[in-house]
Amino acid sequence: MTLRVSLAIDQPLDLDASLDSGQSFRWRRDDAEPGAWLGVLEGRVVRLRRTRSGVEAEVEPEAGLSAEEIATRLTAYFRLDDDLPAIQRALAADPHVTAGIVVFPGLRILRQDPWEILAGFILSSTSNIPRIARTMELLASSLGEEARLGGVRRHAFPSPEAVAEAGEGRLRELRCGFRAAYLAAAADAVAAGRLPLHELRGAPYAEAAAALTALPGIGPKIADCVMLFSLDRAEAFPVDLWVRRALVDHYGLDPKLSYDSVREWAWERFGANAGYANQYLFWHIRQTRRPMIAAGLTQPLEP
DNA sequence: TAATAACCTCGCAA
DNA sequence: ATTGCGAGGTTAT
Repeated sequence: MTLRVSLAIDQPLDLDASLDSGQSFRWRRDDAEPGAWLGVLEGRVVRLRRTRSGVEAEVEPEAGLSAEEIATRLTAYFRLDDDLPAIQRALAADPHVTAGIVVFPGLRILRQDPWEILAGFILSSTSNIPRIARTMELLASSLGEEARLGGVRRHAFPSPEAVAEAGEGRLRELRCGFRAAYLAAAADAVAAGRLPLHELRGAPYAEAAAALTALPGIGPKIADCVMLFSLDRAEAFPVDLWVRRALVDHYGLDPKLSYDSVREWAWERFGANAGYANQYLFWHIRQTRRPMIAAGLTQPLEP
């Protein structure tokens, strides 16, 4: 039997919108149970489902975690300590962000593993969500530890050490393309302690940004994604193609504006929770303009 | 400082 | 059918 842990919550939480909005690449819908999701957290396969009073996690009992420890991890992962309605009220002065909030009121920013997120967004360069997800799955099945939940078999995303060990050549074989060198370099830096990701959690924005962009292949956009989705920097405002389109369309922003200028503009307009505004703008325009991309996410996994 | 090309791969027709 | 283009960027020129 598997272990089921329920967590009562009084915060909005939409699993679909939170796990499938481009901030995470390794969650899959559970074909066997509508509404449920399967993922790998800290090397353990987890099934998540929304319940009337909150959220329920299902893991192998051999995982060796107490119910309390699991509840603590869920709270951290979904940032349930963030008062989302308060954040949404603070952003409500903006009609375009509000439009996103209205459609996805339970979309939360996740607090994910910094290394996995760093790797994922290195792979995102000139790519697209289905392909990033595919490549990460290939890396996991090739280099990661196997994990199970009942009959479900998945693999943990490989450690920095395992990716460093694989090296650029192997990473190219695993469909990373020109990003292979960047991923290998990042894995080296993390494994060797030159990039102390966990120490950067909660570090000042400028410090975290400088440490990340010091690595090859990591510019301001990828750094912002890592800071927003894994390093507790809710003010990070990743400006990708779609966010830029949204800003140009909705606010008449000059399309040629530099990255730094857009960031300043966002901080002035949205303040400390610019990252939440970003996510609502991003996912809303994305769902509106390119509904096909989301469908691509549910394709077959492992080779 | 600002523009432009190159970089792997792959799915779809902008 | 098949080719060409562009996809949640970054770097080098």
